[in-house]
Amino acid sequence: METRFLKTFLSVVDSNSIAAAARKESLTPSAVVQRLRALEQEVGAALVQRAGHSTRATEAGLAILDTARRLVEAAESMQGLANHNEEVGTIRVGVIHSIITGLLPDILSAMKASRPGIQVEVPGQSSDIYVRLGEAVWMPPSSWSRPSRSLKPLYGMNCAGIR
Amino acid sequence: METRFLKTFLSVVDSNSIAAAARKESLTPSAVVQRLRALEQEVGAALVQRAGHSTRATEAGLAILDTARRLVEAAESMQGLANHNEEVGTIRVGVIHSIITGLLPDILSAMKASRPGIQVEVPGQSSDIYVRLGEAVWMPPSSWSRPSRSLKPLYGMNCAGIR
DNA sequence: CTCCTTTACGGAGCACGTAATCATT
DNA sequence: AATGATTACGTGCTCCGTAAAGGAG
Repeated sequence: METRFLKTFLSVVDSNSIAAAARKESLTPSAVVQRLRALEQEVGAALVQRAGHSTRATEAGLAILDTARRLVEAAESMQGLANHNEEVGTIRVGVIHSIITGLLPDILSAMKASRPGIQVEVPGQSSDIYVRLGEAVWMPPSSWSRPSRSLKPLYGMNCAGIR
Repeated sequence: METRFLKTFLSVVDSNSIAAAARKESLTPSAVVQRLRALEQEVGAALVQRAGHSTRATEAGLAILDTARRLVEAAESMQGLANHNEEVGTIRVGVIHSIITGLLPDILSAMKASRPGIQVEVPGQSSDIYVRLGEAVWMPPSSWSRPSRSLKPLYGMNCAGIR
């Protein structure tokens, strides 16, 4: 069982949307659907119920939800455990807009490089901060509707740094 | 992070041997080494220390051991949770030799088919029961030294049933 | 009409077995 | 000598993006 698949499953359940989960995980909706399919085949039950434009977890999906969350959290903490870093976990950062395309990429990039145990995430469903930082730092797939103003990866930070 | 890789890592640590883990997981030693390599790259630290013919867990390997065990257990219980089966977990069966190549494959096969939540495992490091059941039920890779007496999969039970 | 979901399809990369080599007991 | 660990290498399969189609709002 691939813990990354479980993480996208959690994203789908939390946002009730495959497209939103795809944006959050830097994947195409197609990939999200395929990950869900793989998971559903592995556990032998449907996990999300397709209801038109939205989705919601099935009974089976709800049943594994807690276990899946613990599992993903454990998997992400393992990198820190292996390097006996005290610095493991998540910090939540709020900044004003001008910082987003200015200093923030530099800071995140340096932090990611010096502290491998830290997970860098850009939360929020299509919130402004996400869009701006994503545009400054990473080139989205061409299938995305957002008209990316031909911005390339900057500040030495690539897609792998943003999760 | 692939939970199956974690499981083979646990096998390696428990048996202090890559070859033994390979037999237990129905893999070649090569595959086990590659799984270990993938894990070590993912967590960014060496997990097992090669000491001649034997192996032992490094400090990093010991650090993640508990988490890895919980993770594997959680992953395996998820199939049962999704199908809200009460029958989840492990039963340990001991039998006399004559049963191993006689009734046991039939019984395990039927149980595996009717109760998807049950994990069928053949424990023990090269113990007699393992060898006999493995020979009766499943064709080992040709690289294995054991002179398989040209036995084919029997009783409708294939490699996937034995883990 | 726009956005979401799903499927088909192709390519890149991964996983694993085979075979060979070296090291260990 | 026999067995364990490791590596190179080829193949089959997995994963994911692209493209296209259908459906909901």
